Amino acid sequence: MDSQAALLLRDSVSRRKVPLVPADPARVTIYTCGPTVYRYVHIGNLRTYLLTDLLVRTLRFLGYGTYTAQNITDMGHMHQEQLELGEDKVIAAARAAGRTAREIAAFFTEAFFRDCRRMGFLPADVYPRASEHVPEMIALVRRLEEKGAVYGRDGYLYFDVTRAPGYGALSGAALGEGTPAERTGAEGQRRKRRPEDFVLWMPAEPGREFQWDSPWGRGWPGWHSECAAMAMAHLGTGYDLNVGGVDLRFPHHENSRALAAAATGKELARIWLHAAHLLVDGRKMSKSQGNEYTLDDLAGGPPGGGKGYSPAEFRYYCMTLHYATPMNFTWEGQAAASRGLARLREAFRKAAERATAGSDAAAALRERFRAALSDDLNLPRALSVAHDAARSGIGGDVARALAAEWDRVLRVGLPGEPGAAAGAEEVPAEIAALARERDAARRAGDFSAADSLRARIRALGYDVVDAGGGESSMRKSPDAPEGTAKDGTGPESR
RNA sequence: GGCGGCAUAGCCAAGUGGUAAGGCAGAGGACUGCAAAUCCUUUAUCCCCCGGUUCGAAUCCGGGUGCCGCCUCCA
Repeated sequence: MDSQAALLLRDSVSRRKVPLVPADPARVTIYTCGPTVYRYVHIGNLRTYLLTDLLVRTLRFLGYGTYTAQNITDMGHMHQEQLELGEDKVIAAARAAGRTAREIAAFFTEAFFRDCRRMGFLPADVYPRASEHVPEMIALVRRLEEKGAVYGRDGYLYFDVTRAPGYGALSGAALGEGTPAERTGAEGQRRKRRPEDFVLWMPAEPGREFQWDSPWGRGWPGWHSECAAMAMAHLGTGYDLNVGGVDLRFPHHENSRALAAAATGKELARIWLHAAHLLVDGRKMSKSQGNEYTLDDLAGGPPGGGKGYSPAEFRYYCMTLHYATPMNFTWEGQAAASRGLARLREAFRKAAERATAGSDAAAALRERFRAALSDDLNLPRALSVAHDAARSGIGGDVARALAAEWDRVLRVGLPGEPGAAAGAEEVPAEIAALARERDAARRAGDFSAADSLRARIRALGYDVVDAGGGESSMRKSPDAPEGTAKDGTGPESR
């Protein structure tokens, strides 16, 4: 493994590409801001989590080891959310059925894990639950108290941001401008010394399910101290990478960073990565606009009807853009990406069937692919190398080896394993019989009979393809609903 | 108002000083009963506009214009 091949990443603090220099190459440490589990994750969330997956897979591809933590915020403000989203059917249904917030969190945590598996994400090494880290959060606040960075009364504790060295470096926020993050209402604002200060602990209102005893009374922790405490609990300070969506840059990441800096005098993370947002038809996703898509919505196809798309197809779509480029999801764009992926798979499948060839060319292709990944995870470039490779004349074992190797990062079902070629699945006997019948009719010159048989086969979700030499073969129709088996991207063990 | 980002062919999108990757769509050809698939060829003298720096800029600097995000929960 060429260890001089440094991975360049764009850091949000220095605002430039910097080489990753991990303290321990065998254990690159990564923290990702995970979901608040009161609803299904949408494709925008998944795009951000995909950044972590591509990062981990690239690191492993380059020969590094990884240790990853992704938090689960399972003690959110259910009451407030319910008010804001009043019509949330699942929460409403759960409450109507007498379910607790804890049960809701458990349900959506499982749903989140399932979506991660469907997307082909490698599981994190640890998934810290906020509700299980309150002692750590309290300890962090006490530590901050000792440093004199905390003030407040009546059960409310606030963090004094002037006690955080380098506050504002991440977001560019300057003290005295803008308005702060605050989980409490306007009354809370009056308790604070300056707008940027934020709450560390709050008293529990009547009926709040999640609440804990603390030195400051019974209550619950502020948002920013959750992540800071969980990250430090599992990765310490100065871990290698922190990943999240751009919207978290301020105030959440700025404030998490400030807490760690004030408490320990150290940087929370060495490199901060931010994934740009995914818009739908040029607009931010929102429940009220009905464009907050999930993987199930993708599987169902466009609202007006049409082909549905698999998680692998969405994954490929995401990889046609750099992670820091805002992505505008459209059904047309998804269709174009799907077609590109289908052709890429087909090209590799054909290459694998040819005689082995092109081992010299493969070396250069490998280098181009590796260089693309190493340059700030440039997946669009990596995909262009894959397309070039599939049509470069390589064949046989050489083609299979490249597909298998690259699919460890791409994970879109490139046919790399011998015998795992796409399209090799069993065709039901009934359909095979229809195909033979059609073939006979066709050879006899009875084309109208042949065409009607083809229509029947298509209605059953398969398609018959006549190859050049008069041979015909079967495959699942591209317009058939996406099955779980088709992609050859079954769930990774977790 | 403050902060951050983006403007590249019909569409999506790489490219951060050396003369425009790749994908989708389109066009021509091969193959085909038809169709699909596949294969080959082809598609930006030019990178939002105006200045500047440079032997040389899509790439750097200054000034515009437009779009988006964050500053309230947000991936």
